[in-house]
Amino acid sequence: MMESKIAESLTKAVKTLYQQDVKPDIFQLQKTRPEFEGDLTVVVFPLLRLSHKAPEATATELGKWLTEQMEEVTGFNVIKGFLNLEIADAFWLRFFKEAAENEKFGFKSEQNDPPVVIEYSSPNTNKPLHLGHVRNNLLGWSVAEILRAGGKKVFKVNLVNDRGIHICKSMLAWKKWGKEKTPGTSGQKGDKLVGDFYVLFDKKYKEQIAGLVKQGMDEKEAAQNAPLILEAKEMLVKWEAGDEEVRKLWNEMNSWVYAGFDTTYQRMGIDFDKIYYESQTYLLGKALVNEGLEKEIFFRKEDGSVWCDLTDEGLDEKLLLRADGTSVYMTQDLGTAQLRYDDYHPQKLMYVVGNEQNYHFDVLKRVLKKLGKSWAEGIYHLSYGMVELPHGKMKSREGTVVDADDLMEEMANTARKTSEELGKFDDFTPEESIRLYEMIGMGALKYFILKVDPKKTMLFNPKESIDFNGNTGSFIQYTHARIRSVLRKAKASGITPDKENITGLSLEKKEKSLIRWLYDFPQIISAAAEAYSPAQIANYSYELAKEFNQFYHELSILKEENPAKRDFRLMLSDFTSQVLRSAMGLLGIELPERM
RNA sequence: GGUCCGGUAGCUCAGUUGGAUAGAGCAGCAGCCUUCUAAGCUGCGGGUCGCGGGUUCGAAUCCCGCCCGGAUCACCA
Repeated sequence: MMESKIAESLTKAVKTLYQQDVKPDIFQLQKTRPEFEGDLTVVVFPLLRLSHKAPEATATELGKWLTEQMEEVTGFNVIKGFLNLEIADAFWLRFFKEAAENEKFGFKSEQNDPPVVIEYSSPNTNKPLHLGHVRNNLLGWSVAEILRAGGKKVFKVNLVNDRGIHICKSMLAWKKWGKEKTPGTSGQKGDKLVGDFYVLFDKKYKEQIAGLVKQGMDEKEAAQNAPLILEAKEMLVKWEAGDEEVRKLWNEMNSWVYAGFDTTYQRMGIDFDKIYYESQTYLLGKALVNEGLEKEIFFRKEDGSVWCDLTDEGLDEKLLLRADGTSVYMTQDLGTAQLRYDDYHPQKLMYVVGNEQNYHFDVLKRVLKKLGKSWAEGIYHLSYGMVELPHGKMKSREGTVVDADDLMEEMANTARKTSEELGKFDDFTPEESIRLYEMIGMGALKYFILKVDPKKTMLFNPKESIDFNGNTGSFIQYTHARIRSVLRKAKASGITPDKENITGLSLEKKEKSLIRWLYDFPQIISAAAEAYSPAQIANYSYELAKEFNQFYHELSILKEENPAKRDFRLMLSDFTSQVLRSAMGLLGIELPERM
């Protein structure tokens, strides 16, 4: 890397000029801002205590030294305390030649470390996926891909919450009022169908409560004693006891939901290496809790409930088992964490879960540590911000939930309308058109969501549909299509560029700045992997595409008269399209050949 | 009330471990298609980086206090 090479050289300079020994990492090197001449900039302020000279004098001395000692440094200028270095075209060309031959440019090969297990999606089987899940899924999937690109071995896992009172509610409502309705007979998507019965239960339940309150019952009491909820609880008991009939219905309705989820995941482009089901893991936590009780890490209250005391760590007491011995959310997560550790022995257990659960994961980690699980150190809660609507959070009661399937459909439709208005590709077959609209619609959606820093709350306005102009997925797709178009034309006219011809070229400004951006790609992947941030990939891709569009606008490629230059620009374009594909691939966004 | 997160242009968002005059997009205005795709390019206007202190050569960035918004502190998940 050029930066570290210069830093090395600067340590020698400081040694020679100022008789001081320093480490290379004290030098601050950054990309020279476009308004100044040069490629790399050294900030000299921190070096003044070594030189005991004015900033300009120090910068000039170092600049001279570097220019003399390093063949790659061809010149410099000094502005205030900033030393701007010019790097030889030959260096950039050499880099380009090498990088362009590497199809995996920017990607690290898999290291031999323990794997990272990343959980995302984690749906409930009583609710169809909505916008919040979309952010979760896209983030989880993309972070997993970015970690892979950064050389990690990664397992993507899902944890389906398929048991509990909520699914009994849907089952009960279906039994009472479902009239044997199935996805097959109704044509309705399975997750939607089951979700509807969950809502129906809630409606009927509320009616019962209201009726009881009218008869003079206390509201809380009514909620606990309404016949429907009693029946649902009874069903849950039967479920836990393994009652055949209940289990059969449960299996059937869950299978409808899974079919529905699969459709949604597929369209979203989300996949998993393994799916865990709570029905298969919810008992595991109890063993851990008992272990803690025996070791007197946990304690039992008079009513028989089991707790973990975290007050010495500034938190509260946390319930781990109810008085009746049944488990709570935390119990389950203790168990699944242990199971996942046993399955993979990972270096990191990541959970992509909204920031509303920060406390839960904080406690989870601490409880496991108290139990002496050293691997709990590897638990990492990738806590992302909520997606809000203009009037606040999504609320199912107010009907403001943005359904994932509807949203994707709408995106594809908008892509179609926009394309038709622009009157492009009339020669496409219907299948090609549909595929393209899907690509554009999903690209816009994914980019819109992933370009925002995961930690931050983001806003989605359903009335202003997601843009196709400016800083968008479409912009990058369009840039790619443009490049591919030029490459097709070059091929059609029999041009076959040769890398060996570029060696002596001198670079135009826009050519160099484009190479500069391409040169950064490996570091961008590392940084994004470090920060678990697809947003960094998105922002980089945008800058790169913008840089290309300027290059494209200012210089002609095919019409360039000098064949060596023409070929170089072609190869540079080709390589740019490759990096764009790589980068956007990490976000799950496909780039079209034409649009 | 305790803890945690956030506050940057009218709107949506960038801003690497502190570095040059705080940047994009959208929206608004003005240009650019007889030349490789105008879903593009160029220009203009738009800011007390919530407020006040501090640290230092230098602060949107670090520290302290305050204001505002959100989350959480469940025998819900």
